[in-house]
Amino acid sequence: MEYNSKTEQKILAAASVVFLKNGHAGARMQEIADKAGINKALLHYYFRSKEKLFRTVFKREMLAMLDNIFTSISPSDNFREFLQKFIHEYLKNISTRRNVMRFILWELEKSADELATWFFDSFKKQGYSGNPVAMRVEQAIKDGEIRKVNPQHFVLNLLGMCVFPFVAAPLLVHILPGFNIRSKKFLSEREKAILEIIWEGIKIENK
Amino acid sequence: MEYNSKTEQKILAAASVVFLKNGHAGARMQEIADKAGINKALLHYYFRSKEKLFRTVFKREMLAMLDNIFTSISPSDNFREFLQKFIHEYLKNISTRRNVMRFILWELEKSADELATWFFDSFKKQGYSGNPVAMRVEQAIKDGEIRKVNPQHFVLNLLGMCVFPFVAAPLLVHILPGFNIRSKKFLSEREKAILEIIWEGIKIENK
DNA sequence: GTCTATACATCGATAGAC
DNA sequence: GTCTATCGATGTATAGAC
Repeated sequence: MEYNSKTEQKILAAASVVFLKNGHAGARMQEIADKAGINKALLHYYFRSKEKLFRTVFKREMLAMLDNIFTSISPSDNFREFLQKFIHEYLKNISTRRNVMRFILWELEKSADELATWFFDSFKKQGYSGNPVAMRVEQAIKDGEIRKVNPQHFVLNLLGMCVFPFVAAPLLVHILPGFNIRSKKFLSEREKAILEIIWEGIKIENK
Repeated sequence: MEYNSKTEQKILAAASVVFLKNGHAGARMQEIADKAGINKALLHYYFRSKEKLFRTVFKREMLAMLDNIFTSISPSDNFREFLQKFIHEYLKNISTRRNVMRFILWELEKSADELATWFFDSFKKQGYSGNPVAMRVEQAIKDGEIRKVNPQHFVLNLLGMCVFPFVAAPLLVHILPGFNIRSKKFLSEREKAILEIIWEGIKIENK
């Protein structure tokens, strides 16, 4: 029972790539072994079964994404700054890990319950009693910093506008002229577009 | 070579359900046969291979989704009415076919090129030279009906806010208190939320 | 057209040598 | 710990009777 051995790390790295691309059902243990530079038997020596390996990879990717979310939330004294930083960091994170989002949305169906517990564990560990973005919105409303909006729809709007361009990218690149998810220009334009439309909907006029 | 036989229809219906739930790799011909009330051999008699059956189902679902989009676009003399109707119809369509959106976003990766050609064929058949929503936005800007916004980001905002709640639903139901995608109340609230935030960002003040 | 039976390939998993 | 060889299950696809 050796932890974090070199081989184990190579397997996990390879498994992530293969699972993220093909999903649980589409992934092949042989491909993972090849990519890790070992053979199938060693895969089972370390992780017993495909299912166990998948669970490990899935949890790792989920916790990494949660980390991304929390590093995107930085304490700011005003709400607009909070919002701007969140959008900036969150877009940056998703843009470099597009396949992770695609993977999560697909595999969500089978294991949403388990996933939810990780979310709440993570929230609590960071000192939040619930969804930190929604809570920050409620606080800003209470402080009279922004208009009274529905926090639930606020979160749906924010996440939807951030996530969608990346998961639908393979099609959008054909439909929207000049659409290029990898360009710095798009990222900064997108950031500005989301911030502006959301701010326009919550700002208090004479302030 | 008989077209639209009773059996063929039963197979396609069953195949849609199974492919939409499990994707190409996860789907089993046996399950499709069972659900259609026939045996595996007959599946191959009608569709030669799993790949061919998948392609047929995929194309059918895509064209159905395109139909949904176009029925969501009705000619309206003012932009706000156009927008309201589109959001209403589009949300209604997605809400009853959540799994289709999930399926498309997942299978997009392998066949985005083919998918794009169907899009443009469909656009042209309906008399549009490009993305109809983006074109409608450009027209409204030219007419001075709305502010000068980037049509590309407009489309990303609109679709993102519409689609996201449904593809992420299995998780959101745990994270957002009271979140219920099936309720009439949520649908009408969501419709209002999207319309308002978008309208707030494009409306011309003194009008 | 529809069935049963089966071929053939592939996949996950294990045995056993080193 | 790592390998080769192989098992058993399952998946797609086909043969052939009716």
